[in-house]
Amino acid sequence: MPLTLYNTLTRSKEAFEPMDPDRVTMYVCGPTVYNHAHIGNARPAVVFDVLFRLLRHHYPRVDYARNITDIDDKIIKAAADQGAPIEKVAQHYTRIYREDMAALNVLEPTVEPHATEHVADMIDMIGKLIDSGHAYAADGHVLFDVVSFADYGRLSRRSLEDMVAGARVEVADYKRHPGDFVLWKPSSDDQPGWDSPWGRGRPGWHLECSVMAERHLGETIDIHGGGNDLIFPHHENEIAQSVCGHGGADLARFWLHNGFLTVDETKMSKSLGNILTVHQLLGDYPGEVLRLVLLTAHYRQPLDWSDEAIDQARRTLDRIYRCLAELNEIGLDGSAVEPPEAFLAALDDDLNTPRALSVISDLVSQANRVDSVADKRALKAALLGCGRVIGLMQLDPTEWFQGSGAETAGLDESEIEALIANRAAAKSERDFATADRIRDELAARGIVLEDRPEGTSWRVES
RNA sequence: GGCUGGGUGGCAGAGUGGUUAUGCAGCGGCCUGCAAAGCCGUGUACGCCGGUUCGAUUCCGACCCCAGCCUCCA
Repeated sequence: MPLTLYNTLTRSKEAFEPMDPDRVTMYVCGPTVYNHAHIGNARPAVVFDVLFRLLRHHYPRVDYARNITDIDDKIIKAAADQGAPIEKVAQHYTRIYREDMAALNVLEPTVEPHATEHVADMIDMIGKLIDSGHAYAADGHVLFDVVSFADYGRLSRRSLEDMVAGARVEVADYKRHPGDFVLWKPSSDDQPGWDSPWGRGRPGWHLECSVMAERHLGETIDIHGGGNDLIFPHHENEIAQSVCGHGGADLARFWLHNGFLTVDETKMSKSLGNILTVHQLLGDYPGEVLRLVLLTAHYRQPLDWSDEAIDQARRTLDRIYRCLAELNEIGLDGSAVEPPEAFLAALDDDLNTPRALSVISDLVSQANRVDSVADKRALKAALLGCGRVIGLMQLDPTEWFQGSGAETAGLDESEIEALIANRAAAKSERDFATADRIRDELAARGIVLEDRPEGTSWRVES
């Protein structure tokens, strides 16, 4: 079953084959570290993490780069507002971003290049672009000359005329064409800057991705991903820089873009005050719940974030972990942890996570139904295989059900176990009034009991 | 205005030219001291109007509505 991916470049699904069968290359635009990442920022990270895991399942080596933008006007402003050095602000939010992603079971990329470590390469590329007639210096800036690149607008499917007609911003007078974008901009003394042939300054945002992709993955990469709001201008400009800087070689063969996330049907924005940061959500919900919400819809579809969606994801994981808890009694005994064909086929079909999740659901149903140890063992191995590729079921079931919140209920484990033992004794004497009273008391403190043939288990009410 | 995507049962969300998505919720039953969990059964949904077709939710066209981009916002 070949892997098929929807390519924004051709607006169609195409069979994916890496240029080098032994090494797949992928680049995804990472965060600008000037504040906490919000849940919308997490969508591409999670989606492309699933792709990363899937590619690693299929190919011997996957080189995945996700950058950290640690020089940007937004960081400069945030640092000024906080009265802190720029490096401190960038380091602080980089650390939180990594923690947040780890909590969402997002694997670390193979490389995580920082923009500030590649300024020399950027200056190099600007020089090449000027020499080849694709860029010009003007008024302390260096600008990319969009007219010089015939394919400009191919990815976003818009013409230069459209862009001019749609321009809503006053055009700087040093630009030859209103669509020309900044490769290098001058820095004042109080702004961070690097010496360059065009004076002390700093790079434009689009340039860093072109340079870091080339540096770490090569001139032409297999897959370039990001949010679909980056198609224009960011990715369009990356293509212009890289193709012209490489003498015509493509930047990426496959362009993948995830759909937008809304919160209660509206866009997150500071003015509406509805920004949900990953950091804050992780305080209220397990990371796997957040991850699952992001994967319940196909990655190219719009996704609405809501309390109901979170609730549903939590119930789904409860069901899966309950099943795994049952299966925990059974060892794998060398059974290979491998996802079933149907699961891989779903993900191979342009990362159809909803379909893949329905396969997991089927496995759970089967596991709840079968009797034989051999069948249960096979289903457990299959489930764990799915979990490894989709990045869920990474916790021990006991940890899932009892891990957090037992403390907030004001009880520790031994107290709960003692009450359960008391209840069992009452039950054996057919004193159901006492047994039910104990169960109700625990329920009032958020502990739910489940009687099973082999004994009573408990979990923190979700 | 230009460029992209979307509108599926109570909810979320796949998919398909004629045959079950899946989960949650609901209803009935089994199990249970009673629950919980689990199991079994149960729902003829595809924005509107035309067209193509033996047959369209699925293809084509128009329309309505929603979201995103055109502002260095994933």
